[in-house]
Amino acid sequence: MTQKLTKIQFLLLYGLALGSLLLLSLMAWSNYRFMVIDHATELYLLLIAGVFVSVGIWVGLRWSAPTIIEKMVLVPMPTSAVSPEPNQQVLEHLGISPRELAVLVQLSKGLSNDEIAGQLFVSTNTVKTHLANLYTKLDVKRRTQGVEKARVLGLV
Amino acid sequence: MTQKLTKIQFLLLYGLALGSLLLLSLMAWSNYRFMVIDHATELYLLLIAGVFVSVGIWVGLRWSAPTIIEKMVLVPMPTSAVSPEPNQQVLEHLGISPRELAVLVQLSKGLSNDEIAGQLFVSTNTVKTHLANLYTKLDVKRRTQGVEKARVLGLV
DNA sequence: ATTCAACTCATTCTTTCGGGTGATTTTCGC
DNA sequence: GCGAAAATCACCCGAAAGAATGAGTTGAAT
Repeated sequence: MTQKLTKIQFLLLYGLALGSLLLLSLMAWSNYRFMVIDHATELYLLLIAGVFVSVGIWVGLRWSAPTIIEKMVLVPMPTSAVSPEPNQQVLEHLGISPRELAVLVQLSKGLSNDEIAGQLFVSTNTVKTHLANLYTKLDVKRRTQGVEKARVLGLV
Repeated sequence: MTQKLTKIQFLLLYGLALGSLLLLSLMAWSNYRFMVIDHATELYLLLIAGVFVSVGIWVGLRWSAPTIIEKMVLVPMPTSAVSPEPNQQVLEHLGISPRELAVLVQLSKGLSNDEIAGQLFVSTNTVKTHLANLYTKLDVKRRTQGVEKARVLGLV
């Protein structure tokens, strides 16, 4: 129960919920009322609209979120004042992938695994996998060491 | 992209199909002549649903877009010149004792509780007590947050 | 001498981390 | 289309961390 819904479970529930909502809306929309209060049509429409917009927003964030970090990595750093360019060099040398860097950034904020998972729209298991790989590549044992090392390497 | 569907896409469509099937079966069960008379209503609903989802996705993208810029600005900020001595001010204001500061310093190095205990010649329980007090005074929940806050406050 | 803050340590309990393994899915280049 | 790398997710298990208490010990300052 402490574990979140799996993707398949979520999608199944989504399908069921969507069907139910469609059913409700259709019943309300049409005048074929057999178990629907017909004067609540507007409320139903508002509910439908809200749910669909929410789903759309979620989908939008879900699909656009991974691009954020990747763009961060790809965009050349304009700073060059203090840190010349430790970013790409170190990243490539250590073999840190864009997704792993994203986890590392969130990690440096002091977020927990669950919070990182929420930020990046993945499961906590995925976060743990990325972290394990990061610990290997950064040659550290703990997350606090990882934060420290990422900081001195200019990765965050 | 125009190739075969990914699993997620397939499951989404499956969810949609499942919902639609449920809807249709219920419709047929409740009122079979509905299909004959105005089957245009369901198409209309599907269109509405599609529009709402599209709007939601668009809104989601609008919201995530500024995040890109924001993070791009925030990320390239390196560790610039640190203030020489904001130390005592903050320490007294937060009521951090010398012993707690010692723990905090070791903590920022990425040491574990046992290692900190070894460094300071105290038991692990004592370290945990100091840390608990530090978390309260620093107003943080986790040790990584404590490290981050101690760093921005110039305590380490 | 008494008050008080800091320091110390313990116990119990819950949550979170991390290691290890295996698997599927997605992406991307060739 | 194929293969490799990347990404995702699950499961188990032990270790570490943290929350919530209670309590004993010091070393001043009043």
